Amino acid sequence: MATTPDLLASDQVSLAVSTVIFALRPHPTTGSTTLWLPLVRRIREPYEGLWALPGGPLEPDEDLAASARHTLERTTGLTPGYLEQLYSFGAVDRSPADRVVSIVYWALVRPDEDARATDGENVEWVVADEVEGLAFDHDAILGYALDRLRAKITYSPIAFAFLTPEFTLADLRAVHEAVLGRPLDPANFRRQVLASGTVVPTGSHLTGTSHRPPALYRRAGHLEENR
Amino acid sequence: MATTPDLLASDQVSLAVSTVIFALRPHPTTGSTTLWLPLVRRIREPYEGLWALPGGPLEPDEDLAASARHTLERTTGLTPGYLEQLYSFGAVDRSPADRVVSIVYWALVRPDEDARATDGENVEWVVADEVEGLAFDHDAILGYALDRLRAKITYSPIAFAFLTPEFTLADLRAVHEAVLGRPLDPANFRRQVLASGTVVPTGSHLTGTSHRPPALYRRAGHLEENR
DNA sequence: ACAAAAGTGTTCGACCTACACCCATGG
DNA sequence: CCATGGGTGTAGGTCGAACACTTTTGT
Repeated sequence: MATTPDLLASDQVSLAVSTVIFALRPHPTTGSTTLWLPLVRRIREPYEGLWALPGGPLEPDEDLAASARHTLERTTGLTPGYLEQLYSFGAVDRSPADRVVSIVYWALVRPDEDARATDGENVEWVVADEVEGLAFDHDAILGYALDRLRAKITYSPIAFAFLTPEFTLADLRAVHEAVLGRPLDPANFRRQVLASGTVVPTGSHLTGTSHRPPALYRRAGHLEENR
Repeated sequence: MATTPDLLASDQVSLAVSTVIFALRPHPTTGSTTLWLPLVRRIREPYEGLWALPGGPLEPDEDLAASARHTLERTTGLTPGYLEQLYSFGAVDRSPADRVVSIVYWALVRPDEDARATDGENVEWVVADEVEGLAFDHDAILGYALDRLRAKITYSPIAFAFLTPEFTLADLRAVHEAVLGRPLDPANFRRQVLASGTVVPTGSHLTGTSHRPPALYRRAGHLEENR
């Protein structure tokens, strides 16, 4: 039924792993902290010159998550605080001429890590909500990743991946607000977090704040559930 | 670092699509309706003779979901009432000797369809919760699929995929009870379903039941969100 | 004293659970 | 008239949203 000219009989379907890498940074104009991600400029056809999600072909001797981590390392020099498989995209026409199935991961990097980021050649960080015109189906993939992140932060303790080991509840709230893009009630947020048991007070307080010194906390299950 | 003998330089990583196909049937001993799925006996190494999830290599001219549907058709002759991507599995050692990445889908089939099921050669239906000793990492995959199904039925209207177009609320509740494996309060279940707006009364009632005739319903958004 | 954020208390409504109770049919 | 499930009512508990209010620091 479908016409399939088999040039390259050996490698008809190729497999790539791409990664959506999120970090929190201040917005260039408004200054409020928002989601950023690194993109890579394509230096080959198809879509030469356009921006795309970082990724690469799956090597025979590496696991899927390992491949995502290597991509992260290669493009930013960073290690993820959180890494999870997002979805696999395999529409026949998602790449012109050849057939590529992409297994996509999403990662969160912590600000202390992020500060050390070394942008590789042809790498540029951009504000996640303002991205458009990416190569392939990467606009849709990014949208999907944003949806997943925003959904998951409401029921899963992934916000810690955006924080240093010690933090105030205001810091944690700021992460939620930045991701969701709307303010949260400090009083209710506090109670919910404390009731969830995901957080433990260190005993010390943060000083030098021009107001009442907030207590410092550490995450409860610091067992690195997911790297 | 890793030693990779490159015999077969062309096709080092191969891509397969497998499908976990669920149907509801009466349990062979207890008689209560439970989850079943079809397995395929492997006729080649590796794992020759063992049972495995139905699947096959991804063809260059078919989408991922289409591949899953074809597998379903080939092994059971059925069409899914629901089909969704589950996860992609790609550990380096999940298949001995060769490297296979499997993109796994899960499907639900309706009883009226199920009745027409024509088991292919080397195909056998088994009770989902009693499966063990499958080939590859398929035990883990099945467990993952069961978790997802049981989680998703609590917040998503997928139970309809196990029902004919017209049904009573008792039918719908029976599906939930079979999947979750525990009884639900009829009164509360009724209110929740009606409040969810996923269901519309047809006006007619089911007769011949030796008790008060229950109202018949149809699903509200019969727009085939997902096949 | 004042601003500003930390932290506590309280009220309201939505919703879930358990369970009592009435309704309509076949036998 | 009785058994059986359909269907309604209701009281108690949990939880989140909204918001008033007190506390503790720096300036």
